[in-house]
Amino acid sequence: MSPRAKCAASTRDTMLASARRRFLEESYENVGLRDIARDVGVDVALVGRYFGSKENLFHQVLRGMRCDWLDSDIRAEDLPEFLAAMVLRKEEAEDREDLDRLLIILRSASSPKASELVRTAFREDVIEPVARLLPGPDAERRVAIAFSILTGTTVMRTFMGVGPLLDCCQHGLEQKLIGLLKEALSA
Amino acid sequence: MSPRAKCAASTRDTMLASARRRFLEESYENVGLRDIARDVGVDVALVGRYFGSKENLFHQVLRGMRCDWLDSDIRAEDLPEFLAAMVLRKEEAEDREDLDRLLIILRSASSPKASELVRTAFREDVIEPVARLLPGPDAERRVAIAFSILTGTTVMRTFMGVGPLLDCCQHGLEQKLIGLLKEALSA
DNA sequence: AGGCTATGTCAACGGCTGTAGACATAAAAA
DNA sequence: TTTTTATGTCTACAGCCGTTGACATAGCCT
Repeated sequence: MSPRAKCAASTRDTMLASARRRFLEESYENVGLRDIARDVGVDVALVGRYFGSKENLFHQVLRGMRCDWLDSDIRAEDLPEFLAAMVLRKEEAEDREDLDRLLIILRSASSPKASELVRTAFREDVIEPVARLLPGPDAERRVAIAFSILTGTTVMRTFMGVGPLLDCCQHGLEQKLIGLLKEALSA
Repeated sequence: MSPRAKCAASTRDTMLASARRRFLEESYENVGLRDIARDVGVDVALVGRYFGSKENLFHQVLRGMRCDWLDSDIRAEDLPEFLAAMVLRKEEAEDREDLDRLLIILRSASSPKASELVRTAFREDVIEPVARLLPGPDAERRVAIAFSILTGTTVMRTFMGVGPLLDCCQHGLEQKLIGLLKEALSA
């Protein structure tokens, strides 16, 4: 391997991690390359050098998160519980990136420069994989309806700060969500 | 009344209308005051003069749309049909501004400068009025869940461009939505 | 030691943004 | 007619943005 390559790859990864954290909390245009550079302790020009453009950096953030998701074999009838738990942030392990990716996607959903990337990422990495787990006709449509509920809940909780939905598992919110998802996924 | 007041109020209204149209299709920071000025055929400084700041302009856009909404007395059991029709854009009358306001709110939901305005507008003009129509305990929570479904559907259709949800009333999408809303609003 | 390459810095550009103050003009009032 | 007021324009200011090319430095290889 080439000299000093390890260090370069390391800072590149740190940039990616910082970008992921930033894009998680602000929309595409509200994240500045200078913010990311400051996080890493590096000049702005370097992030521009490693990832050719801001758009590509965002693309790499999305690409880097689409690996370990749904690879375990989940039975179709377990999907509602699984998806509800994901959205309500059960098991606060720091390596669960499923909800993070959904949040990044939603944050920048209406950013002209990012909307195209966001849409295909959502279709290819979220809708289609889940639809493949689902037997019966019209799988994509049913999954789309289910994710309407899931993204809606996420938007209400995270973006709109709607109080009554913030207490995670209390008041049987999770059970209600599971019930709705079952009806949504049914034919 | 003061001289030339009619003309000033007229251009001010034109600005508001243009701003509404712009905020409907772009998020808060992606709408430029110069765009609005160009729509009206006027200099940038004038929109700055009439509405002191961009933030206040956005505020006035939101305030101007919260009048004719739900003032007709809707029975609680008709709410699911009513809300589903609203989100799916039945009756394409141009004076139906309900969905427009929801779209503006959602577009700028994650814009730092606008998020506060957006959150209170959503709570005071959407959640609370509907909750007042609903008998029984925990009304706000049930309405919040119902609007999770509604905003989720809207996000999927409008922002994410999810194909299977775009054909409005076909495949019984509206019926499915109504069913989900009934379950969401039930105790 | 000397050269070379990977890694990173610095300065700056062009463009866009919201905002502010000085100025112009047309219409109403005196 | 002269004065005043409402309406709108012009210029410009800081500030941020992504992007670019030239330069510095530290470590490896020969």
